[in-house]
Amino acid sequence: MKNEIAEILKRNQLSVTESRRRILGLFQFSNSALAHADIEKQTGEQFDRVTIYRTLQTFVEKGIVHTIPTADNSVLYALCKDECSQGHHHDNHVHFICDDCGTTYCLDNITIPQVALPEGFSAKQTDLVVSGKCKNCN
Amino acid sequence: MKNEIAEILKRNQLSVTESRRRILGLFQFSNSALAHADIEKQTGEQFDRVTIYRTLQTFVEKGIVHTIPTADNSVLYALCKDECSQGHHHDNHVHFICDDCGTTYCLDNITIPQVALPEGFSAKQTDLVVSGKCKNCN
DNA sequence: AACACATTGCAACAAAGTTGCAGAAAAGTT
DNA sequence: AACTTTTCTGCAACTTTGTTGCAATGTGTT
Repeated sequence: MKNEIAEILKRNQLSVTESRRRILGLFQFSNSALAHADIEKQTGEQFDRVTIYRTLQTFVEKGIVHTIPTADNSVLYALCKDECSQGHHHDNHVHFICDDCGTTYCLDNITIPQVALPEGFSAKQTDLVVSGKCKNCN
Repeated sequence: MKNEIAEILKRNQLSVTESRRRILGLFQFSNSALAHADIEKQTGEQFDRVTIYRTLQTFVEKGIVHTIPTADNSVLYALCKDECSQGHHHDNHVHFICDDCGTTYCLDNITIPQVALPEGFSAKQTDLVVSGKCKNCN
């Protein structure tokens, strides 16, 4: 487990540091998406605010995590599936945000249906975000 | 045109003020979505920053405009279709964001396909955001 | 025109995110 | 293991974005 985390970092040419191991660990542990504030809360005073920002940014650049567009426009991060590589996210699964508890899920098994765009438009990425009640709040 | 704007405001029990007419006019003129910053830029020094925030907030509450979730998590606003009423947005059309010029379109004619959620999940709202190249940049 | 009420602008604040830089910690080298 | 090089972190200062209270002004109504 701990080795797996170091593995991921090394594979992406990142030096293995305490903050990166810790934050990446949080994502592996939780199966929902995390906001910057969640990470700050869960790591306590351990890391500087700036470090968390920079770590998340690095992870996004390397394709380790991806950002999720939300209806209330807060920034959420979640682990990418293995197929994501640097600068190239294959993030075509559905995201679900619970209105009650606020938890965000990556519904990896549900793929986004193809949409027909008007003449002249070409799609590169598609994000589908569903909000409602999750299995715990229903 | 000018009357139409006043009409919309009156229909929503809002007093017709300079800032509201002006901002609503911007939305009618532009057929793409606008960010707070766009509005601030286009109206120059005419209105206070706070007024723009409050005006947009009021418009959203009344169902005159809706917010669009974006991948980079900036807040965008666009005119609602007629069917939206106070506190009840029927906003199930697809949004398109151009990676090149940054313009956001509401593809009113394209409806979001139904997705099957896992056991225990129930959907209330669905947002589909496509990014790529628009007709002008392709 | 005069009234009640809604809206605006200002100031002050709070939250979120960014940048430069010196010191500390990894990684690479001998 | 000790040294050097490179990368990363923490601090401080700052910018941007959004919010709140309140006095002053504008709008709708009679």
